[in-house]
Amino acid sequence: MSPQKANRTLGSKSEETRARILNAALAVFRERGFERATMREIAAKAEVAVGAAYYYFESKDAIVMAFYERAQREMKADLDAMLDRSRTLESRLRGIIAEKFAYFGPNRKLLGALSVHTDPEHPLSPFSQETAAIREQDITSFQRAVDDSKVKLPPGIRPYLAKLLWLYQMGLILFWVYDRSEGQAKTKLLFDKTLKMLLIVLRIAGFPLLRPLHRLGGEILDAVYQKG
Amino acid sequence: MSPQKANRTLGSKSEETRARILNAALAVFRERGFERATMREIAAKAEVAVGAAYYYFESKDAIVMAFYERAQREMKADLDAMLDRSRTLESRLRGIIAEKFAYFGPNRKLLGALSVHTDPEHPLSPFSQETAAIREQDITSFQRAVDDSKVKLPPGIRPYLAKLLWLYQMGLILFWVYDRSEGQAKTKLLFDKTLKMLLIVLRIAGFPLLRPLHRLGGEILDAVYQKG
DNA sequence: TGTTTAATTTGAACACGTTCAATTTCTGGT
DNA sequence: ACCAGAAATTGAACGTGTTCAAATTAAACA
Repeated sequence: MSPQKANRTLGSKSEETRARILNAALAVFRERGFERATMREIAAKAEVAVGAAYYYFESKDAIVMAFYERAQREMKADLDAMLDRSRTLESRLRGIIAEKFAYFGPNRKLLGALSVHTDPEHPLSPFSQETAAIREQDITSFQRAVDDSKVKLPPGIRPYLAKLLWLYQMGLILFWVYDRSEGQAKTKLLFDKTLKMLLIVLRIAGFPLLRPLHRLGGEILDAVYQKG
Repeated sequence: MSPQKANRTLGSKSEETRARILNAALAVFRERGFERATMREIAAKAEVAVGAAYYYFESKDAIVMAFYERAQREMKADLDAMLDRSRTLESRLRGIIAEKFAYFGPNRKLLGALSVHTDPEHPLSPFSQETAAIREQDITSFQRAVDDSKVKLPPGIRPYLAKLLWLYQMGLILFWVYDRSEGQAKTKLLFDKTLKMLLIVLRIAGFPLLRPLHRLGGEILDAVYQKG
């Protein structure tokens, strides 16, 4: 039996080896960048044979995904606390996304290795069946942010708001990963202004002038999200 | 001297070999899909050694890019004619994007091989320095579509409209590439409805209610597009 | 035509992700 | 303590994209 997904329960030796490989990999990734890092070097640093690395991770990419999963797990506490503490939609969205930036900061470029998989068929795509669990957990944060805030939206669109915000976050992160401006200042600016814009849009969405857009918007979302 | 980019002028033997390799590659891609296709098989089908393929194309991906360039070149006539003939922004946008779908249809999935390069540093990314020429030519179509149509937009945003429409097109194509619905019906629907929505938005963009968005929008675009 | 230089072509070799048969180590049951 | 089976570990071998020194062919020029 391979422990590629499960075995989180056994706090055993196995789990420790897996962690050792993961950490070795992250070290090599930071040092050389994802592409230049070789599985041989990672295995060497973790003091195992290459085969062992593949016993624990199904591919080089999957190591990055494991890092992403760990991140998700470790951020959850912070995220929940923050959501409890803050009240407005704005502060919550700010909080969720800022947490991601803070956590991923030291490994920012590494996420580029995941963003490569645009194909929803690919197991490591952010849109794949395989990553559904992690994705849905992430969306839950946005759902909470939305739920007890007073946004009034047309009923055809409201059910999608959390998903859309998640998508917005993914876009921001993608931009951030490749943002070459000093200290990723561009991303900070983009985040700030697009968030402001978003809140204005939500505030005025109900106005009669924008009515014609509601039906269209709902139809688009229904189509895109139908069956997954 | 390597003919990887130039030598379009010499209608020579060289150009014919290049074309033979490109066509062989496309045949193998269609037959096996991009990933399963091997350079060895492509070379064999083109009746050259592997090395020759690399003499003409710097990588496997670059072959797809060459296909994309050829496409761009071959579509230009149709596109220009269409733009001359039609008058409204809507029909022009419809025309431009429909042309892409029609042309790329038989090789739809192949474009997935290019969409992989989200990193703007990568030579084959749609956002890279290296693809600037082809991208700007593509944007020109949208510029023409915008130019003599009567859209009134805030002056801070108008200069970016063509670029934004190009981005919209890229998004649609990306969706299309991975659209598994029968005959890509979802994409057709998405195209139709988002285009309608876009036109409504453009029509009402000047209304006072939306004023607060203009400055923000302009600032965002300035930031994102500054220095390329 | 002969010679020099450039363009083209070749295929073996390399690097790296990945696989897998074989081996070693661990675990639970007696 | 012993054994059977499961889990973990090994590293050689494979497939594939890519490189490159060497060989061949074409072009330029005397």
